[in-house]
Amino acid sequence: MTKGSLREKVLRVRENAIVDVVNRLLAEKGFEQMTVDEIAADVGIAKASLYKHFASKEALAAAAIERLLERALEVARQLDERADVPALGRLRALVRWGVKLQLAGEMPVLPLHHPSVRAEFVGARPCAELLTQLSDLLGAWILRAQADGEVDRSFPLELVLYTLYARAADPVPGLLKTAGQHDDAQVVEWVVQTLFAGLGARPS
Amino acid sequence: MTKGSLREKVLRVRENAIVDVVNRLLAEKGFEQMTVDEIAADVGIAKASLYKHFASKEALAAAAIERLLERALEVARQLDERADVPALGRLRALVRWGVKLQLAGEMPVLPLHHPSVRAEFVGARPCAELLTQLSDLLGAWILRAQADGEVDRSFPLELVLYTLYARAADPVPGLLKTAGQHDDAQVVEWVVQTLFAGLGARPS
DNA sequence: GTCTATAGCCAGATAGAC
DNA sequence: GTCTATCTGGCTATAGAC
Repeated sequence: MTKGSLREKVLRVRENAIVDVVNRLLAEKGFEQMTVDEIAADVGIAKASLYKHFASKEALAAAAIERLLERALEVARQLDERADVPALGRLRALVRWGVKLQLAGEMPVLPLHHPSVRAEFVGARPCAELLTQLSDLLGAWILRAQADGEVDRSFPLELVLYTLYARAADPVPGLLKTAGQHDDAQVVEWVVQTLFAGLGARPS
Repeated sequence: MTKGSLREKVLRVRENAIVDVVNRLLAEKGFEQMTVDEIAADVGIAKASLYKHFASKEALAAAAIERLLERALEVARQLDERADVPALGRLRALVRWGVKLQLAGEMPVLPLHHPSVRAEFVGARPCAELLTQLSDLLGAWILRAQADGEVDRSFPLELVLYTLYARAADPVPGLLKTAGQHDDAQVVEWVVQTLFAGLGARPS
């Protein structure tokens, strides 16, 4: 166990470094524009070595998404403990976390219409499982927020859930940041406000 | 002029058919997944013939976007004539038009982070010009809606403009449609409502 | 497990006859 | 302007030495 676990630890560290690079490149240029050559160059190892760790480019992307889901789930579970925060507040907090991640250039994005990506993603048990867990948690919050009268009761659960998820890949934060002029915190608040309260004027 | 204009007319019809196919494929699978071979096959001509009409794959995509912008501008100008409709109503109507187009599978989508696509798009004078005209028109509506107290006055113009544009490529309508269960009209109304009034419960 | 070198493939673009 | 046939480059993936 001594030597074996040490080797495994080194291996984990290396694979984590790989996933870091993949995550960043997925955020920067997306799956198709990201090349395996570039991943290898950025990590600082040969391309063939990458394939000793991950079976395919799709597996690399799936690993990045899996880690994202793990982190999101961790954040969500911490929020779930906070009995003092209302359901709507938890939803807002999680969206804030996601938008901040996106502005930091760390939100990987996948083209889910791409057949091979889809296949790998649903084939990767951990990813599907994590997504289910996260959705279950969020679904409970949404139902609670509707019961509390904080979210429109006429909206079906899936409409709210999809709308929340979609903000993670929304181009608006990035565009506003690129336009300059505004700092990240301001952008986050605007996006959260338009998401929950819409573009309309708030009742004064 | 007789023979020349006839030939030109035939040419226009053929190019229009090409753009139809490109538009549909861009809506279906996006720029990268769309192949020139498939375009040629769907149009029913040889690939080399395509390149007699358009210089590159990017030019094909730009042509589809240009036609989309022409149509959007036409719809916007018609709405602009309607003195009886308030500014917010015009904005809602244009968004409805866009979401319907998307649900019909006719909203082409471009990856604007893709360098060569960006270059072609900004290099294509007509596209840039049309986008500017559309944005000017929408900008005027937005300012008017803010003056009328229908849109939050604290929002900068670009936030509102980007948010409106982003709905044209939003995945939510497609996801809701795929989930089945709901008809298009219902999906359109939900998306428009969440855009302008947010997820929050409306004051009763 | 890491490397260099290369196979195999696919898609964008072109040559040249008609 | 249309076609068939081909070129070219870039990308994923692997072979094989160490």
